[in-house]
Parts: sequence; structure tokens; C-alpha cells
Amino acid sequence: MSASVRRPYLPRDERREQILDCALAVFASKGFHETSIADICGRALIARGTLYQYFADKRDVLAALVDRIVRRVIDAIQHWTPLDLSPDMVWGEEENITFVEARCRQIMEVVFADTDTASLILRVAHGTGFVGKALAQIDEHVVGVIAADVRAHIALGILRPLDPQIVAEFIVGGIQKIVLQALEDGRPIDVGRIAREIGVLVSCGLVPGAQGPPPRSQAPDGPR
Amino acid sequence: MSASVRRPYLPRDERREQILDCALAVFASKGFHETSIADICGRALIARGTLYQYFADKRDVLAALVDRIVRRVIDAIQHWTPLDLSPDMVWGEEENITFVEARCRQIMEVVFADTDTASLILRVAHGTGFVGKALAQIDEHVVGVIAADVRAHIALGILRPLDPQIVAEFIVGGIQKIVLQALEDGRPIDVGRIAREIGVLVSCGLVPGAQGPPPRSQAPDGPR
Amino acid sequence: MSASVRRPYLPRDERREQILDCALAVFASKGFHETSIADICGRALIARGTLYQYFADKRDVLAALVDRIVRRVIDAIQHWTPLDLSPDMVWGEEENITFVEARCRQIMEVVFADTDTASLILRVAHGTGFVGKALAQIDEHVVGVIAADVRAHIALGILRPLDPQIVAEFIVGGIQKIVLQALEDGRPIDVGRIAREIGVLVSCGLVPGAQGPPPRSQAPDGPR
Amino acid sequence: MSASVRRPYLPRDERREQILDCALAVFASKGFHETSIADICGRALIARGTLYQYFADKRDVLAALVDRIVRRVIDAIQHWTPLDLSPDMVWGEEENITFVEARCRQIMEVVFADTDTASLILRVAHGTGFVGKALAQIDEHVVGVIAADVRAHIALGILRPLDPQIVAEFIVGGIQKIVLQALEDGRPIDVGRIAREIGVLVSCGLVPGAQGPPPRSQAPDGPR
DNA sequence: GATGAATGAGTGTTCATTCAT
DNA sequence: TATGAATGAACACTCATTCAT
Repeated sequence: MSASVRRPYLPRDERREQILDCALAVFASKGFHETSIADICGRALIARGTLYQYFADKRDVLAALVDRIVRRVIDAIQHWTPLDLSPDMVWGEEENITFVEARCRQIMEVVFADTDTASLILRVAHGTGFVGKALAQIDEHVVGVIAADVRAHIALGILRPLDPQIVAEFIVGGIQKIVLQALEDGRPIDVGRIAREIGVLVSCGLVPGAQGPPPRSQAPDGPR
Repeated sequence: MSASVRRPYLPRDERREQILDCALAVFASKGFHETSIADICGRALIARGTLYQYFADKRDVLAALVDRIVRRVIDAIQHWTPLDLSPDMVWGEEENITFVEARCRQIMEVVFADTDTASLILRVAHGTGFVGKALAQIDEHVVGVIAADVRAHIALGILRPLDPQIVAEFIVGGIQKIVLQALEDGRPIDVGRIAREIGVLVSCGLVPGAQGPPPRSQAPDGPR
Repeated sequence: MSASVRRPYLPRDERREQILDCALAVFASKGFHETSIADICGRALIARGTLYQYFADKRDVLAALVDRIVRRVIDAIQHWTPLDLSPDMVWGEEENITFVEARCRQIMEVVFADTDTASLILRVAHGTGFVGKALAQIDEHVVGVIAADVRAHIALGILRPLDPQIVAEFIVGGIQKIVLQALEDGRPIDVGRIAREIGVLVSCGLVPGAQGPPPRSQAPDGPR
Repeated sequence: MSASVRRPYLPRDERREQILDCALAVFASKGFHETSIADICGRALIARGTLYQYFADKRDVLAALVDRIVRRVIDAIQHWTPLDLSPDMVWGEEENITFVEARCRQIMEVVFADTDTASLILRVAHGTGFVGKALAQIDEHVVGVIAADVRAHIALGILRPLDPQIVAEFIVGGIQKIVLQALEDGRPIDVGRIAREIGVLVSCGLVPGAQGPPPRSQAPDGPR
């Protein structure tokens, strides 16, 4: 991202951010343990000692990075459109599909601020103990929102009475898997299409019902 | 698991297996990088040098471990009951639920040979490059089987024409997430219940259709 | 040589040279394999890790050392006075003795920059594969110069038609043996005397001819 | 040499000799430090532990090997034809050449029991402290014999009064160098030719005297 | 006598971290 | 503030040697 020209004496905050940018890039591509302080500093064009003026140690760099991500994600989630459950609203199959679809898109977009962030969250997360805790917050929040959605709908009798927590974890995990797989295969991600597929799947299930969703123009027609 | 007496001149193959058992336990609980050769040997009650009579180096231990797991899992998958698509079969909603349920149970059981294996697969997997490649095989196989199932059903018009690959990845990812979450929370896993929920969700969707599944006794009625 | 104070933040090049000096001393006295990194660092009063900021590994230290020696020796050889073969020159027995004597002195002086270097060249040389290759260059150069001298003289009919290569190797080997023997016995080396003896031997042979060299004051008169 | 078929339960002395043969081969080609016990045992087709029933440790193997060589060489030297100095013998230039030639041939033949022995003596010798001492005996003996020859001739006025020790070391060193060089280049060694050349060189010198040696059929006529 | 499983001291090497400049 | 030389704890790995079988 940054990797700007050598510009000594940067204002403190900017330098800190720059280091974090570089660290993110390197962590994402090599993983935490495989990344050396030298890697980060090399990319940031600073001496190794300089980094220690901004961070206590290597873990602290990752911690700050994760913290920044968690803050951003949770902040984004807070601005998600809440579920509209006004009693006079008609909530049919199509409404539900659209809603799930929207949520999926939101999740992917929040995790996909950029590829590096996604990679860090999905790959580096597990494995490094102390980070797991922090990143778990993200999942908790996302899963929490979904679970709340589901629970509310169930309470209204709009949705089938499944375990909201399981459903939420299942959905989030499914999305993450698809993203992760694309990441590892180096495939691009068609957010719109994936979100729609998941929307239909989660809302209507695999077995075609009487009033299944109307066919769409970009409807998939087979295996990829 | 292992933890035998001091210097008990084990036959070559047994010792090797024992070391792998110990390595699995330690890797699962501490991660690859945090685990030292001394950790493994300490648990196996052998000298550090002994390990090197069986494995070329530390990576080789993990590689052998992963290899063993991959072999077991793939072998297990090979024995999964194939999809019965005899033309005279009536394939309704309930049949599909049961089928998905069974598959979920199979996946969880294969990954849950034991907790350590699950932890290794789900947590250590991503991160160390060469392991990712090997473990990816497992996912590929599992996803492949599911995708094939879905594709076959779609071809028969039994299932909605969604992208089989996406559906398969979604299901596998969802299951993994639920397992992983339970693992991290230290919660036990009610394989039967989870499988049923997923079966219903994936088959019928959240929106209750005309002929949804019949209510069950142990139906969930709220958040956990 | 070296042995400076603790932690004296030396400029990069100086530190490198100092480490090489220390390495030379230790390698010369203990040999490559018997020398540990700790030995070198102990002598240089630096931490073990510091050495690795200047050299890739242990072999690299020896390689750098040998490289430095080879460079110096070959450089010295390049400045040796070439053979004067102007046609009007009278080239008799005495001239030849003096010439051989001078060459011997040059060889010994080049190898005797110091005792450690001599020891390294003559003792450590053979044994460690990659060093042999490098040090072979020195011998090749020296032998090459001698052989060229002999060949030129033979062409002019001044010298007996013996095989120049054999003669050159014989002379160089003879000198090395004498030096090595002195080194192992801890004897000092009387370069002048040895050079003169070899000069006479090689020029006139053991059998006294008609016009042999005139007697000298310090002529040896028996066994040592 | 040996490396015979697997024949367990060999008579003690034969097995010992076989191990020494194998050790010689490996030491000669890889050097002492680069050779592992496993190398030797692998070649001898015995288990590693077996070696320790014949030798105390690795050094002991080399020591025994060197001892065997020293014994053989010194024994051979003892049977060298002594110098014939009967007063009625005519000792001219040609006699001296022939004598030196014979001695050279003897030296090379003794050192050339086989290539491996030569390699061991000339390459492994220096470098490994304790072996140096043992192998020094060989040199001492050889040099001693030559020096005695020279000294005796000088006393009779047959040879020029040079330092016998220096002359002897020079000759031995020269021969060793030629052999060593051939060894390293993988060249074969023409013992006869080399001996003759050295004979002439050492006896008559490079400067052609009045009655130099008569031309021979295989006289060299230029550089190789 | 022969085996090879087990040992563990010894060493090379890495790299996050410190600190004099 | 920025530097990079210096550090040293930590660790992987080797291999001669022992000893139960």
C-alpha cells in the first residue's frame, strides 16, 4: 500500500500508520511468524530500531493492527441498516432473500476493505493465540447481528424456528469459507452473485418450494 | 495416548506413531511455531535426538502428521455412502433433509476423530504454507463430494439450480465454523442436533414453506 | 592483533576486518573444524550473534579469509620482477643461482606475511573442499610463474630441457615442505640461507661441476 | 577395496582389517571430519555399534589406520638398499642421477601403495592434530634417510657441501607436491619419468654443465 | 558377536530487542 | 527522531557413543 519514498522525520501518527500499513501487507502475505521485523522495516524504509519507537515489540505491532481492523469493522457494523420490523410490513420470501443477500454483501464488504485485511482476518487470525481473542470480537459482532435478526424474525413467526446462533454461525462460516477459498485460489470474488446465491439458499433452501424465487437474468445455470 | 516409561526400546513403527501422537497433542494446543522439539520429546519421554531418527526436521514432523490425517480423512470419505439416485426413488423434502443431515454428521465425525485433530485442521492449517496445501486436499475432497451431490440432484431437477461449488463451500464452511467456535469456547458439540438444524436450513431454508418439516420434540425455541 | 574493549561500536568495515583477523588466528592454531564460532567471537570480544551480521555462516568466515589471502598473494605475485631476458645479457651459473634464490625468497615472503597465514595455507588448506579450490589458485599462480621462468630459459638454451611443470612443482613443494617443517618444529626460518641453498641446488645440482659456485663464508658444514 | 558381501560373524582380525580398509577409503575421499561413523559402517556393511567392538572411538579408527600405514612405510624403508660407498666404487654424475632416481622411485612407491593411502598421508595428515604427530614419523624417516645419504656423500667429497637436512626436506617436499598435485588433478602419475627428471635436476641442476647427462630416448622436449 | 534404538552434549544459527551515536 | 551495530536467549539439529536386545 504505502511503501512511499524515503521521507525521514514523519509526523508521529503518520509514521505509525505507515508502519501499520506495511506490517499488514507483510503479515498478510507471509503470516505472523514468517514475518521478521526486518521485513516490515524494509518495506517501510525505516531502520529496525525506529519501529521500536512506535511499538513495544513485534506482537504489539500485530495487536495494533488487529485493533485497528476490529475498530473499523465494528464501527461499520454499527452503521448497518437495522432490521425493519414495523408491523405493517409485508415480509415474504422475496423480502427475506433480499435481506439475507444484503447482509452477506455487508459482511463481505466489511471484511473486504482490501485483500490484505481479509487475509489477515481469515488466515493469520487462528493460530496466533492473542490475536484470536481480538478477532473473535469481529465474529461475535457479526454473528451476533445475524443471530439477532434471525431471532427477531422467528419471534414474529416469519422464520422457521431454528437455533439462531447455529444459523448465524453457519452463515458467517459459509461466507468466510467462500472468501477464503477464493483468496487461496487467487480467484476474484463476485460479491453480488455469491450474496444472491446465499440469499436464496438460506431463505428458501435447496428444495424448490411452491413459490420459490422468480428467475433472475444472471441466474446461475450449472457448475462453474 | 502414549506417555510410556523411560527408554523402553520401542519397535521403530510404534515409536514413530507415538511421537506423532505426542506431536499432534502439542501442536494442537500450542501451534506449530510455539511448539519446540523439546515439547514434543518431553511429552513422548524421549531424548531430543531420538526424534531425529524418525523425522528429518521439525517441519517433517508436522508434514508426517498432516499426511496421516489427510490419509485417514480421505480414506473415510471414500467409504461414505454414495448418493442413491435410482429413478424409482421418491425424493422429497424429508429425504433431502435426512441426506444433508447425514452428510453433516459424516463431515463432523471425520474431522472429529478427536479434538486435537480438529484443532490442528481448523487452527494450524492456515498459516504454515506447506501444510495449507496438504490440508487443502481434505477440504477439496469434502467440498467435492458435496458439490457432486448437489450437482447430481440439480441435474435431476430435484434441487434448485444454485451454483454447486458455492453451495458446497458454504455448507462446509458453515459446519467448520460451528465446530471451531465450539472448540474455542470449550463447548461440547451436539453433533446430532447441529446436523438436523443444518439439514433443515439447507434443504428448506429459513422461510417456512407449505410442506416444511414436521415439528420435532427437541426443537429449539430460543437463543442458547 | 585486535582484542579491543567491550562493545565499542566499530564501523562496519573495521569490525569485519577485526573478526577476520581473529578468525585467522584461531583457525591457524586449531584448524577449521576444531574452531567454534564461540572461539572466534571470544577472541574478538563480540557476541556470537554479531559475527552473523558480517558473515553468513562459519564457512563464509573461512571463505572470506581465504579470499583475502588469495587476493593479497596474487597481488604480490603480480609485482614480482619479471625475468630479464634481454639478448645482450650474460646468463651464467651465478646469474641463475641468484635468480632462483630471489624467487625462493619471494615465495617465502609472500607466504610468510605472518605465521598464521602460512599455517592456514599449508595446514588448513587441504581438507575442507571449498578452501582447497581457492588456495589452489595460489599454488597455481606461483607454480605458473616458476614454470614460465624455466620454460623461457629452456627455450633460450640457457637451461637444461627438463619438464618445466615438474621442475616448478618440485621447487614450490620443496620450499613449502621446509617452511611447514619449521612451522611444526617451532623453528625460526632463515629465509636468506634457505633461499641460497636452494638456489645452488636447483641451479648447479648436487654433483660439483667444473665451475660450481664460489665458496661462501656462511657455508654449512654439517648436519644441524 | 573390501566392501564385501554381508558376512556376519567374521573372525575378529579380519573384521578389524576390513573396517580399516573401509575407513581408509572414506577418510581418503572425504577427509576425517567430513566422514561419519555411519559412512564407515555403511561401507563395511556393519551396524554402527559393531565398530565400537573393535575401536574405542572415531579417532581410534584413524589412529589405527595411520599406525598401520606408518608401520608399513617404515618397514619398507628399512629394506631400502643402503648406499654403496665401497672405496673402489667410481661415483660420477651418472651414478648420482641413477641413485637419486632410485630413491625417488622408492619414495613414491612406498607412498603409493595405493591412491587412498597417498591421499590420506598428503591431505588428511595435516589438520588433524594427533595424526600429524604419527605421520610426521614417516617424513622424518624418509627425510632422515635422504639426509644421511647426502651427508655421507658430502663427507666423501662426492657432493657439493649443502645443508643435508634442507636438501632432504626439499627433495621430499618436491616429490610430495608433484604427487599431491597429480592427485588433486586426477592425473595419473608417471613415476619413472618424474623420478628421472628429479634425478637429473637434483644431481646436475638446471644449468647445463660440461658433462651433463646423456640424452635419453624418452627425454622431455617441452612443456606438458 | 552383532544390532540399531536411544542418548545428549555440543554447536551453529536466528532474530527480536537494546542502546550508543 | 532515526539509525544500525551489538546483543544473547532460544532453538534446531548433528553425530559420536552407549547399551538393551
